[in-house]
Amino acid sequence: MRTHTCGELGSQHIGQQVTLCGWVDSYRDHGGGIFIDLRDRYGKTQIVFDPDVGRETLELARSLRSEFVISVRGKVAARPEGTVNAKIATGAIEVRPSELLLLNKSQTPPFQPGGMELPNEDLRLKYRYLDLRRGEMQATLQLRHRITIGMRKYFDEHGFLDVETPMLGRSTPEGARDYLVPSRVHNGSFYALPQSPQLYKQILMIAGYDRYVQVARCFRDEDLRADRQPEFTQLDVEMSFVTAEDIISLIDGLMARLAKEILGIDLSLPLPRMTYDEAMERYGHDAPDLRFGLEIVDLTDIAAKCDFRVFRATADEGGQVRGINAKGGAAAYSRKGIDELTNFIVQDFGAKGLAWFKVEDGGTLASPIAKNFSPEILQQISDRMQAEPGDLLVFVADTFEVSCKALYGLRKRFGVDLKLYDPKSKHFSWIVEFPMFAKDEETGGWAAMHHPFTSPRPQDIELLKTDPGKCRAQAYDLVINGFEAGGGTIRIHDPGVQQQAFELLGISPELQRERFGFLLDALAFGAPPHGGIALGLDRVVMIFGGLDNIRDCIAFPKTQKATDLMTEAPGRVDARQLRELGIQIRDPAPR
RNA sequence: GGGGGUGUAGCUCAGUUGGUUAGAGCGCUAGCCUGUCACGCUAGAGGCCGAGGGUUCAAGUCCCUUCACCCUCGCCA
Repeated sequence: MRTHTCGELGSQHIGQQVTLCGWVDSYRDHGGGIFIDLRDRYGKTQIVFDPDVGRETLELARSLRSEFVISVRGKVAARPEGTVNAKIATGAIEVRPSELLLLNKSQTPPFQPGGMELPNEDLRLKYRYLDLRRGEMQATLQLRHRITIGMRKYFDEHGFLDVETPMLGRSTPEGARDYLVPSRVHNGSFYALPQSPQLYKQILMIAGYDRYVQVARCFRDEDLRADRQPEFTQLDVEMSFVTAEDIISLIDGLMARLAKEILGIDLSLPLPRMTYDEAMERYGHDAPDLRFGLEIVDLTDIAAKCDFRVFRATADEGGQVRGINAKGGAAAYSRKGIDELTNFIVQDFGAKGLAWFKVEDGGTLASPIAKNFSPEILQQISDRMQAEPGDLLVFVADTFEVSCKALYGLRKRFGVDLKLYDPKSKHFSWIVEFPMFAKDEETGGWAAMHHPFTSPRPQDIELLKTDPGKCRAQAYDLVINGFEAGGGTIRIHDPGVQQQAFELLGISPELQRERFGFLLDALAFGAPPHGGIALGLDRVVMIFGGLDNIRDCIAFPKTQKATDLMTEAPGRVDARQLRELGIQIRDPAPR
């Protein structure tokens, strides 16, 4: 139907007879001549109808409107002098058609894909096919394609085998809430959509497929965020006979390749690494944004000997007094602004309050609470924080956990508010040596930080018995710009260690059999040492594309309430469908 | 489930202390215009002010309830 696309014609095509197809991006009717920008996903080309084309064609051209689909056959011509448009790739030429075909009309669109104003996101989602015609969306999906292809190529070159795993599996107790699929054949039983292909890829290792890769769709029925969708895509990898080092350097290589090909950035390898403990100490989070400084400073020792009751009591009770020096931030935050920061950490992280000082010109620490401190203590605080005039010092006195959360939240805000980094820059790093277990707030028992098959570091195996909280895992997270872009572990292949892990997690032998029986069986038939990683493809695309939410890099994303505004999924189903499944809805929601 | 933000014309938004007939730009419709490319000019149509209730002589504006979308805590790797 077409000989060329709307993005490829240039001076070298002048004089050629071509046929283009596309959408009417805009039309400019000058009475005599009519100009049309014809758009497809490759670009835009100007079509010029002048009276020579004949009355009939001119009339048809005059009737064209936004988003009509047309085909034009004609000659590529150089634009007259002075009318070249340097802003578009095809701006040196135009097509002078001899023939115009109207392939399809369009209703007046609710918004113009070629327009400059971005409509509200709910409208974009409802008319996603119009939104996807926009250049930005097309560029993003193309970026996603290039990243996916780059990943597949890299792993193919490294001898990996792409193996597909089932979507209909069984529900597992750990981790996120499952999306369930009722079985018609087995009334009352349910499949679960995979949260990740975790167990299957381990089985593949046991089966001898020592290098596995898959671009895998995953499902988690949890609340959404700007960087979280209920269905998302992982680049899933697993290898046998490897150490954590092998996995990390493999992914280092992938990131270096992608950064070079996609962003034109040279990454120096190996990528920097930081332990989990260090990340929590210095940044209060296991996925810190390392594009800027503003590290957390511990003041607990000074607090213990000061007269300010809040500080001393916290220190005496085993809590922590830690702070951040928001460099040059004194002017950026008024009393009201600081009240907002306080409200933010109290509301969102359960902090009790925010102590703060502004550093005045002479170096004096000014604050409503300053009178509670002796000059010597104030000096010590100032020294410890490396305070300089114009700085804003903020402190949180609380448990280690709360101070981490609150200071992490504050640090992120300072980073944005004080413009401490170039938003286009990228910082890659690894966080390693995660704890094996974290205290479960509800049950008071231990919960797996990753999943129950994560292997402890060899030197920490004894700690499983003596001090599980100190036990560190062979786990590693890839962090880019403060986002967890991926994470993985070396798995347990020793049945004895696996039993200890299950016991600590309070998973009874019965439950083990019921949920993981097949994996435990498989592990008993010659399981090789193995481990792997999964990268969040959507997040990688989001970060590489400099986007601020994950929906913009997914063709058909869901809203925060996990609905699809275009298809209106999820929807009610027929009574007959429910009967077949043996399902009865107890309290049907209205509508 | 908690906190916050937004919702006014098809779209993006303005709308003062509650005040009489709710505006702009874009888009749309019609007409004019051969070199525009955010074309220009003229005229016109277009409003359940998210929905429901209340206060008031009077509500886009104040109060209550509710819905949708977004950010966030919890939740989730």
